[in-house]
Amino acid sequence: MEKQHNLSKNQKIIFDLIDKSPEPLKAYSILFNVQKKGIKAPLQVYRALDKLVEIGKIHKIESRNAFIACQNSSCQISKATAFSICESCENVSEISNSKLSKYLSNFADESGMKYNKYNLEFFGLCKKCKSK
Amino acid sequence: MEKQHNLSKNQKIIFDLIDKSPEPLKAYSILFNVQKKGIKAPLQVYRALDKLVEIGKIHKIESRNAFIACQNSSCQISKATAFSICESCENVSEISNSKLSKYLSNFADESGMKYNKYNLEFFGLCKKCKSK
DNA sequence: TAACACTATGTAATAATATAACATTTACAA
DNA sequence: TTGTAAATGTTATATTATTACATAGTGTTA
Repeated sequence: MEKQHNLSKNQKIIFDLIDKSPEPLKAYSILFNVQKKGIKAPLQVYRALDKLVEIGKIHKIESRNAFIACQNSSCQISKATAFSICESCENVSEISNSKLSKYLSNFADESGMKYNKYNLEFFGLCKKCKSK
Repeated sequence: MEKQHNLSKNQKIIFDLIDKSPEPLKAYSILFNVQKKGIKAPLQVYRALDKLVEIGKIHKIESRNAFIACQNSSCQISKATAFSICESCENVSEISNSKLSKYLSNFADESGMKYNKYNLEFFGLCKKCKSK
């Protein structure tokens, strides 16, 4: 049983927006979208984003500075994230592949480094864009 | 035989700086460091960085907005990058592991997406920081 | 319930990262 | 030697993110 996180007001507003979005959202685009709900300043957005990332409800797509909701039901794998990104239409989706996550979670090399987290971004053309 | 890229003046100045640095460098830190060599504006730095990334001489560490020189002799793998990042001392090094790169380059799932590039960042504690 | 710690919020200012637009120059192949 | 692509120079501005400080809410626990 994992910890229940009761989202605060701002966290909930921002999570709902991201969760409903079919595409990753950028911080300032979030800001513009929630101003009618009383969230007026960048910091309010960034604080909520930080928390949501921390508890695994959303992930940051580093190469795009954008955020998407976790697709993997309970975010246990927020320390092991993989995404596919279409370089044409910019569609992003979270990859949920147990072989891949096992392989990467168990990866070790000669560096003596202990890895406890990874983030992987694949780039390419999605089905639609490929056939254009 | 791979293509020879003759770096331009600005590209060379900036590559040399990054190549000599033991740690990833950020764009504005690069800017401050090369002002004495006549590079005065952010755009001059970003243009050189873009080109150097494009030809694989350097890589961008997305989670850090910083740049490091390619460690893999000829940068053939600039479309297949993997890094280990120490979350304590922020040391970054490029992972050169043929099994890993083969595994990821050949990765395919049911999405129908054709992947032609990936970037992987591992996080953890390096040997030194682990033993502290 | 009072005291405490912790989390979240509000607000203003500013720092850090990156790009647009336009003019000019250089490299070099046709 | 002319055409073209790449690179440069410069100013302004857009985008992304944080610092600093004050206040308010939430949930223990004494």
